[in-house]
Amino acid sequence: MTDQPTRSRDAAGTREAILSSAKLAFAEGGADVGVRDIAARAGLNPSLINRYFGSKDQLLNEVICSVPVDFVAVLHRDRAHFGANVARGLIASCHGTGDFDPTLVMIRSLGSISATATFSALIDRWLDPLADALGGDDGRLRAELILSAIAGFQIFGRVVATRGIAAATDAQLVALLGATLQNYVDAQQS
Amino acid sequence: MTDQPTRSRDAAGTREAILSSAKLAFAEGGADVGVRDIAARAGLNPSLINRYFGSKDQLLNEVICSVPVDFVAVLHRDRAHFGANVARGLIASCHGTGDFDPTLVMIRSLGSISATATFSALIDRWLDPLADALGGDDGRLRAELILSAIAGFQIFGRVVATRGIAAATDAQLVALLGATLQNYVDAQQS
DNA sequence: GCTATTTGTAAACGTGTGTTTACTTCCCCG
DNA sequence: CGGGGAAGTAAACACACGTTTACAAATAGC
Repeated sequence: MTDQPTRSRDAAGTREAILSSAKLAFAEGGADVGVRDIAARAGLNPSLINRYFGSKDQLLNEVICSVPVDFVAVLHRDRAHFGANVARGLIASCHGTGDFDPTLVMIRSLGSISATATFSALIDRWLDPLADALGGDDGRLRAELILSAIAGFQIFGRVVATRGIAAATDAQLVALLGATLQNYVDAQQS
Repeated sequence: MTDQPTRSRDAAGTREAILSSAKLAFAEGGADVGVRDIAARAGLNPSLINRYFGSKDQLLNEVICSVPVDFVAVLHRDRAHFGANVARGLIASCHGTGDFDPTLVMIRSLGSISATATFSALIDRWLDPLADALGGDDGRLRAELILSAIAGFQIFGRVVATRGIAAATDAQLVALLGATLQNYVDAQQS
């Protein structure tokens, strides 16, 4: 107890509380959720968002960057089963409640123009390492197609939640989506 | 000239003008674009939107329904080349300026909660015929995966416009994306 | 030609937004 | 103990939104 005297009036703690509730809020509603909603989830005053993060946009930015999206590790671990493994992870986070997923925030914020610029830079941070790991002259293209397949799946699996994906078995999804992802890995050109 | 006396003060004409500018506006900015922007594009008063369409939401709904999305026809025409043909269409509308595309409006409106309900019903109207045409026990699932692949491609090809897809050749895209789509067509189970 | 209806305009309304300001309360340090 | 800064609160600000209202202009029918 060297650093948490009364649990209240703890700057670092409330900052983290805002960040935590913002993750949930943005993942559920995209960039359109209000600062009052975010603050209410944490039981705090909305003005604290501006005090600790400067603005709502900067909070959104920090939320997205707080959780790394690391497909490269999956690729390096077992390149031959990249598709199946990534597919399995997506299905798990789709059927279960799932943790916070920055790609969901991105998808739900595609409409707000101000966020698009933020995401362009961020997406490059996801794409560049993956493109390198994939290799080949068309590594960058295949990396984008992999992320596009993942994003599309998230839209129908989690955002609009269509009944086909909801009712599908894990084996079906791994076979279909996994094959797509794996094909983009294996289709190296040159 | 039986029906257009002076071209001004023409109810049907201004209604069409609003609808036309709304298509462009919604395709560019999603459901978040304001009625004042839409009206300004057409050189009209914002209140006319409410007069002719009731509300902004109803205008959005009519905009989306105004252009049918018909992948079933492509499937029936040449099932063996469905993937390549759809891919070619997407690439054309991605590289060129492209016509109005209701799927783009949907993608850019994923954040607004009110629109999500509208789109759920609409997406079913796209999915159901495609699922039937695909056939098999998992026809619905494969239809959803086809649309998810298309939606994902649109995100990276047109909304955030990543450089890999932008720089790719038509042959590359047809080979990669077309193969994915074709696989979902051919992977019929049972 | 005059009236009734339609078409279009301008301004305001009510609400919700992100943000800022003024203020109170608490804690640390001398 | 007491002052100074940090933490938190409440209220207001300025703005944008969708929508509605009141009104002007133009057309159609008798």
